[in-house]
Amino acid sequence: MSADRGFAPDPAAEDAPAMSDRESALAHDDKLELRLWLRLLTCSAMIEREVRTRLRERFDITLPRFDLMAQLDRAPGGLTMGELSSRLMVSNGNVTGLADRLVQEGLVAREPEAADRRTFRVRLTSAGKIAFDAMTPVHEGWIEAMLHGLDPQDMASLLALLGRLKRSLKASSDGRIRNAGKE
Amino acid sequence: MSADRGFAPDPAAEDAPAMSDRESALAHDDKLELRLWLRLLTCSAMIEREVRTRLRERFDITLPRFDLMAQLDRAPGGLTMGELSSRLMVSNGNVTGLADRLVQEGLVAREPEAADRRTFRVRLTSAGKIAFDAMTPVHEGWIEAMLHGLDPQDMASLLALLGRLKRSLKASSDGRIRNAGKE
DNA sequence: GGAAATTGTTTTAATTATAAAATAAAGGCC
DNA sequence: GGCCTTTATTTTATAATTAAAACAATTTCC
Repeated sequence: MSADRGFAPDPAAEDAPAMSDRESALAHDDKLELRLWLRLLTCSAMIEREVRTRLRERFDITLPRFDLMAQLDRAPGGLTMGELSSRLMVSNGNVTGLADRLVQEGLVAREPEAADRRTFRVRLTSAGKIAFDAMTPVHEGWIEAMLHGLDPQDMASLLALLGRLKRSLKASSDGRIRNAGKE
Repeated sequence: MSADRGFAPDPAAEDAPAMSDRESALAHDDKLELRLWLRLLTCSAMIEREVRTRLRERFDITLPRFDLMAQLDRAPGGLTMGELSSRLMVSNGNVTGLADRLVQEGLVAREPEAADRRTFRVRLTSAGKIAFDAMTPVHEGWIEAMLHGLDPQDMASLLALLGRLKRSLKASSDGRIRNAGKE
């Protein structure tokens, strides 16, 4: 390496104007894994932020509520609280609170499960279905526009690489669980 | 398309055991952009969740506090509240609260800025620096382990593709700002 | 059948997060 | 200098989030 590269240029910037985020202050010799994680987080947060803002402005709904409804929309038979919690990757208590508020608003219904009285089955009400159907094409349009700078081949590669990453993460967390208490 | 593909197999699973997340219920004909966004979010959330849990178990610190300290650690001259807010991509009020608690714990110090009395410069105290130095190599080890299933070439490709995505997101949000109020 | 462990959910307390309004200091413009 | 706008931050109110404890129903094991 040449000695005159002592400062750290933003490696993502080819011609982009300044933007400061978590990556900004990384040293040029930081670990590839760390750079990757921070960039992933930045991308994810950028999309999330944008979607959150637009959902509020356009539909006066919060992202977590939309998210929960999206899961229910794709599950015709409804989902239990636990299924919602694991799909959304949030705590049980969080789902309880979100569902409570959506029930109050009449968008979602909780029905007791005949076979197992511990569980509730949650599903969209017809009002919820109507509301969600109005939002989903607009939401998809936002995502498409945000990803417009990627061509289909970029997207396919990215999807595949993220699939590998997901398996790596799963393997790592499975290993941790398997080893729990063995020290 | 053949008619017998009415159910949706998990496109990320090559041989992975069952895992349900936001992607699980996507129809096989859903937009590539949407699949990509949900997979990105899943990966991001998986890492975040793991790091959050381990930081608490191992160092009894929350992820947002660690995150804030990490930014300060890489900024020898300290950062203003606004810089922290934009780097971490969280609201101003959030940074105020986090900084308040870190100051109480003695990990971080706020100093008034001579040149501009509106701003505060926030930096790690020596106690904060010591605490962070103890955490950072362990934290890096966790990330490395989680990404161990990716070879260096995968990581390089992924970093580059996420760089493109980041530019796409930035372009899209710049466009929206430029068009604000022009309707 | 009954004790013990497991599972599904809610509750509780604290933290984190947002958006919007309020405050306050700087800077620009006559 | 004095007004207006912008910028930096805090405050307020509310929502989301977590971890841990509490609860309740189910399953397992004898």
